[in-house]
Amino acid sequence: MPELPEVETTRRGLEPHMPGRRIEAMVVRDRRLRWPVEPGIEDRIAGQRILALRRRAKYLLIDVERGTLILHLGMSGALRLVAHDEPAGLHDHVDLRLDDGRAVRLTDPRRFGSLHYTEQDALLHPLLAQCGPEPLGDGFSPGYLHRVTRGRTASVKEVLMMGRIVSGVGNIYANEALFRAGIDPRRAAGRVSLARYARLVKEVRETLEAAIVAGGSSLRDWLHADGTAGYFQQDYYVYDRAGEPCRRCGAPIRTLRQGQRASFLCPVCQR
DNA sequence: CTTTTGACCTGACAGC
DNA sequence: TGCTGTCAGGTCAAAA
Repeated sequence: MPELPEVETTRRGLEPHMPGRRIEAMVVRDRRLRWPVEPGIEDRIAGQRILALRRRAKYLLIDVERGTLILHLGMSGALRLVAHDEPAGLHDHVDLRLDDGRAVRLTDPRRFGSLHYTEQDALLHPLLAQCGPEPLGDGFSPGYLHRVTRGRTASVKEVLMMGRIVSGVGNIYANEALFRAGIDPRRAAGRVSLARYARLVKEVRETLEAAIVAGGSSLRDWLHADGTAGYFQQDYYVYDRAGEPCRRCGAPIRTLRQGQRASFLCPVCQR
């Protein structure tokens, strides 16, 4: 689902089409997202020019003249670029009507996504202020990860998924990065060495970057096709491969549950 | 403080 | 065919 690479691919796909355009109107058909979409948001947004598109963690930030829209795609959300008169489907909850005859349309069947608007510094918004460092940024370093995990008994995999430790690493990429780093996801985070965290940081970065590249290359034309990056499928080492042979050693991939979510590992390659 | 659990929601799928 | 149950996913909020 929308993990960090999908959000980044969406941002890059929309980048040529949104900044510089004016939002003629905002249409909210269903306010029931994860939190109710603020009443009156339409009037506060209408008429503003879009300045930039940014990403922080898995949030897409749409900077406009007087503030910032803060959008999360949840688990089933996607954005598309459509014509104004394109009929809205069942799960098409929000449109941003641009001044070029098109609209950026939010579709989210499960409504786990969210949409906020702030006229403060968006990074100080309660949803963003607590986010840990970006996994692709300098703040996510072996020393940082080693330091903040000392004394923690939670597993390295669960800690890797904690947004306050590092933002934007979801279940798929936590599983994949731990496989590539050769670390057993069940190991206590506080008992992983600095050297192994160095490897893990490298693998988190490379896994995410490769997925962003894959997303970019599978991105359809936002102007002429149906306009969404969708959720690109990749070849995973372990994710969703329970019982299948490890791509490195052939041993069957095992699955287990950690904190109510599925983990996958190769019992031979990961220690 | 940390850790665990629950909540939110719908579509896909398995099994009867 | 139509039910019922399970699962997936992200992340905040509350409980322990």
